[in-house]
Amino acid sequence: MTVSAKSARQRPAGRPHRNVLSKELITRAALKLIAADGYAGLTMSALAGRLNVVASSLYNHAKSKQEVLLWVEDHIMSMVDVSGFATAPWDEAVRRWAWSYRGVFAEHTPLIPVIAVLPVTGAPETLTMYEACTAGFRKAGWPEPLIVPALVALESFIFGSAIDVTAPENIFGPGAWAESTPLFTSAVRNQLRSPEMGRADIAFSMGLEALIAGLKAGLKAQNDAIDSERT
Amino acid sequence: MTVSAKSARQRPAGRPHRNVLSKELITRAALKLIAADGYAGLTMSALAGRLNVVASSLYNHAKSKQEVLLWVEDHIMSMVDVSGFATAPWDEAVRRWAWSYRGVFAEHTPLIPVIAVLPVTGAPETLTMYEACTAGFRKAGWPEPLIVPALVALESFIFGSAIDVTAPENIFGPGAWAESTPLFTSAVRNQLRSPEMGRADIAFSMGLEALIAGLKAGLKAQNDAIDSERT
DNA sequence: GAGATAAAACGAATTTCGTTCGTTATTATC
DNA sequence: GATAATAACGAACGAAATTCGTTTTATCTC
Repeated sequence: MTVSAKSARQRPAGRPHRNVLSKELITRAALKLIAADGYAGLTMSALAGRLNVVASSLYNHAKSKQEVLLWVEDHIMSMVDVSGFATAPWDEAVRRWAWSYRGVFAEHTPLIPVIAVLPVTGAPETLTMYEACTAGFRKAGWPEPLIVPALVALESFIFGSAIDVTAPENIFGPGAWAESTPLFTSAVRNQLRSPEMGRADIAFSMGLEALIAGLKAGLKAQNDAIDSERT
Repeated sequence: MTVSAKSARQRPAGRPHRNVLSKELITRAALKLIAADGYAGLTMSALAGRLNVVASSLYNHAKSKQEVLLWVEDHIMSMVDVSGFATAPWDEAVRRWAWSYRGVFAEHTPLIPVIAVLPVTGAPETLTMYEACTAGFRKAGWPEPLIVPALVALESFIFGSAIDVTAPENIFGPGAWAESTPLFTSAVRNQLRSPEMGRADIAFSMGLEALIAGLKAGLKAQNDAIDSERT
């Protein structure tokens, strides 16, 4: 709740000699604002303030706040580590990608509902990420029709897990209800813990390893079926 | 965008002889409103209007709109089918539960960020669901420490998939970028399709089967290790 | 049963936010 | 050089959540 504002005041009305705003500047400012005050702090006025501009000026560049969020989202995507898909075996590549992806979006959960609904058209970084993933899946022998569904399944798990990261560590505090749900209460009390991993990390690790193993097994089964058909 | 409003007008100020509002009535009205106008239509005034009441009256019962959303969420949870955990084998029970869970929340995606952040204390239906799940996992021989992480992993996948359901069928329309992302573009064009399942259903099915198989395999591996230690 | 307290309704007001509109000055185009 | 488009400003709007003071009634206490 900092109110300061640089207040390098008063630009006269009328088009300025050099453009003060641009998609890149707005995106950068939005990211800084989010880093400082979280998504609650990302208002059009606050964003404008950070750019020494009035809120309505933003609408000469973005159609809506949603569009600004899309720009942010696309930038964020470029921070996801896809390097493994070029070099590492499939398992390892997926593992690296998934942990990185979850980590990035755990800090940006409010974007998740935005992404999932909006078409990727006009999100070049997002497409670049998908391209790298696709290359890795092909290299590992995945048949083309299965790549997109597998990616979507992994992504769904990653998004859901990113949301889960933001939950409080003791989200299951059954409180006064312990006696009516004895099995669950006990399971919560005795759940697996680890010194170096949080509750959410353990669940993510378990699910990710299961997904990787399960997808690989499904792929192998499908390939075996094709092989036996061929003979 | 119906504006009608019954307009059974004007209650005088002062406490009414019989209470007009209650947690149950508010929750029911909210659900009807959501069914009719979606979450965009769920405003405190609209909700109040449906109950022939003024918006501020709601605050005598709910601390905030968030609390109303929690009530709705908890009610929704009671619609998830957990019957399999009492009768069916583990795989089948998880399958039924997961499809039902995803189906229910696909209609209520705005609740997902709410749930994940709020503690389950005071959400009895939610706890009841977890209790049934826990019972099913125990019956299938799951060691207690693994139950909660496994449930969270499945739930994360389900939430992410529920969000994915709301995405447009052609969410990957790479548009003008086809030439810069040839592999992905081709994978999208040739992705697995099915007459009876949508894009999102295919991905969900693939991920869910992989998760079920992977979790089961991991469980078996762990049990085998314990068995061999014992000899 | 009378009096005090709390609850539950109303309605007006406040705050915050996204967005629109009209104005102005400058740049880009024909 | 005239005209159109652009990009800034500032005022204003509209929607929404929430707060506050008031009024009436129910409930609790002695």
